[in-house]
Amino acid sequence: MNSLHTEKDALKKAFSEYLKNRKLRHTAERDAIFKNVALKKEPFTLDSVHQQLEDENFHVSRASVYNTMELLLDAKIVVRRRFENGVVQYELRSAAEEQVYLICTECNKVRKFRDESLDEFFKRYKTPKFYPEYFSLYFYGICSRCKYCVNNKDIKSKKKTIDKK
Amino acid sequence: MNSLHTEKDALKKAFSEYLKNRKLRHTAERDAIFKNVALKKEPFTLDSVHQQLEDENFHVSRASVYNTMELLLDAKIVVRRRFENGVVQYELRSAAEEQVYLICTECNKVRKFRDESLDEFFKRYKTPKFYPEYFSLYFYGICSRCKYCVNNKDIKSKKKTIDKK
DNA sequence: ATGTATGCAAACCATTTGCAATGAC
DNA sequence: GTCATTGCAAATGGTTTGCATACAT
Repeated sequence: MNSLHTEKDALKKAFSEYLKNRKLRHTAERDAIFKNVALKKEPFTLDSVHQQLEDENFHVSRASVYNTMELLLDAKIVVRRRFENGVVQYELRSAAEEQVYLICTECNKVRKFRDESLDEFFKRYKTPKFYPEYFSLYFYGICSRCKYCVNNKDIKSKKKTIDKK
Repeated sequence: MNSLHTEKDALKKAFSEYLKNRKLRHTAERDAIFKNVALKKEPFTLDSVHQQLEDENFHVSRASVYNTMELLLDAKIVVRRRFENGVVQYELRSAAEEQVYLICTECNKVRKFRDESLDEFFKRYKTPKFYPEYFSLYFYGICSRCKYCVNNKDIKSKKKTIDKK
């Protein structure tokens, strides 16, 4: 009945099978990381997963989070994105598919939304010698906030420190 | 007459004005880096710029290449891309606009092409509270090479070392 | 003359790795 | 019991920074 519930179950099954097929072990750490990740509706960082687990008093090393995330990527459960400004985000692949990203080249903020109406268009789109599974559309430009803040440009000239995270 | 020539001139002018407006100096290093970059028709790495200048017996420090590239980014002459697999590429903005990227999630290879027919479509596309300057379309999937090489999957299980560069 | 840009080397920081200890099978 | 996985700490590598020197203005 509950679609979110069945979706998570499907993911869990996919991950279990992935581990089984590769003869990889089903450990408490991998389980905890998977559970944390499977609940995300928005993009997340590796650190946020680690932090949240620590907050729940479940200790995992950063290295294990990296390792497990690599498995989740390979199992096609999550997707990794590296933005122009250096930010690295992960996202459930189911949530990442067919998304539109608006990236402001002034302030580096990223906004995203899903646009179902693009599905049809890209289902028909020809990609020679390539079998697409999903797509992302990135628009680079100026957000309305920056548009109306002309001074921004001057503030930004020595901008490196601001940019990261 | 020669469109490539005028295009490069336009870039040079844009860069000069950028420097002048910000009261930044016009140095031999910045000039050499700009000249190298302005000729690129394909995406390039920071290292390739540095290496090519060294090969021409023009010595610049890596730090200066980083600095200048930051200026070129800010001047909107070049664009930076970070792919999911960690590869960082730069590209002339004029060459980067409205491009389609095909990214293989198995082997991490990136192919790109330009599709003029998308111009029309995206000129009309509504981006709420955002003023787009250019877009990129990323398709994630399997390239034909990987499609027909089933063993790939097994080879890749311990894949980290292969992935980077 | 003045103060910005450069080069170098050291610092940084996210990510990876090596290895001994742990625990899944 | 065996061998993969973990945690820790050390290593790595791309990028940034600090500072003395060089040079554009």
